[in-house]
Amino acid sequence: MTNQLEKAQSNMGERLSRRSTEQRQLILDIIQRADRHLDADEIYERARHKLPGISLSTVYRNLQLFKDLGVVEEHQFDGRRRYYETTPQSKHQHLVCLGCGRVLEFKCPLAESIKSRIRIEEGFKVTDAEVHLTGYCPDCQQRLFGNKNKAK
Amino acid sequence: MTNQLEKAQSNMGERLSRRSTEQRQLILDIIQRADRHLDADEIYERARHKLPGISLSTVYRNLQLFKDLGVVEEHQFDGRRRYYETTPQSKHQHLVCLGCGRVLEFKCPLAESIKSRIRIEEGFKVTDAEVHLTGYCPDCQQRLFGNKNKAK
DNA sequence: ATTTCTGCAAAAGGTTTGCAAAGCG
DNA sequence: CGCTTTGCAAACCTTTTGCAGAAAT
Repeated sequence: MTNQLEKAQSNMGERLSRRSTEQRQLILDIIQRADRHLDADEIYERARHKLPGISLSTVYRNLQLFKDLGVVEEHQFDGRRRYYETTPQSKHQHLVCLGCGRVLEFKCPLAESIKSRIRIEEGFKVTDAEVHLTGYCPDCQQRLFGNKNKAK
Repeated sequence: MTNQLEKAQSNMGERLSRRSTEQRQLILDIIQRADRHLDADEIYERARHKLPGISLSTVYRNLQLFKDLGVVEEHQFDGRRRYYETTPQSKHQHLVCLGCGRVLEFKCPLAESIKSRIRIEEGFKVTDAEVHLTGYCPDCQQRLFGNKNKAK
């Protein structure tokens, strides 16, 4: 539950103590239980159901903490907000539908091959490879372009 | 020179006319001549050398226009600003150094295979595949981690 | 003459920060 | 108790917008 937080905490030598507060636990819990990637404001709104007095800056400060601890990952699908998810067990990539904004995840072993190829060619030490696909999900293809015309 | 703009213009049926102004030409020229990807403010600063009275909103409005025309592409390397480059002849991907912020470009045929693979597997119509790598360039590896320790 | 484009200033939207009070350990 | 965390409000930064005047066709 919050063991994940405590474990990550002990791996960070940089700070002395991280306190367990109701707000912090709730925020992490919301991200963990989320059915999809949430932005800061969505997390804030969900948190207010249980803790009406919580503030948006507390959400942001804890998101920053979780990122530092490696518990949470931040993504940017559009140019506006940032979205959060718990750091997944195995790396996956994102597929964003331009029609409905839905985000699908998929495994991409090719991302790994890209990583090593670049290291060799450029002397670059690649720490992360993100593949970001955009397009239209089956529903939106039909809705926007009609089912016969498969939106070439 | 600005032929590129005119040509792109004629391909857009949506609007009746696009006027050629000093500001517009200058902004496009700056992007075309740039040695690297620039953000709006950098374009603005460079533009002010020739046209001191130009405004930042004019830069933004023209960037929007160039994007619509397909003449310029917008990228987001960090979460803060957006960067611009002229639409390249052949698609390439970006490699961002976390040490110095430098952006390298590289060809990535794998991005294409990812595209078609996903379409088949998910019924998703993929319109764009971006591969975004982060890491450390050779210089920064040495500067930050020392040359012997290749920052595994 | 008509319509687009510009500059200015203000607004917007998301994120960060300073500070005093509250709360963990 | 000491140090972290919170809530509030204000600040910040980049991007967008409304408007009246200037400029292009």
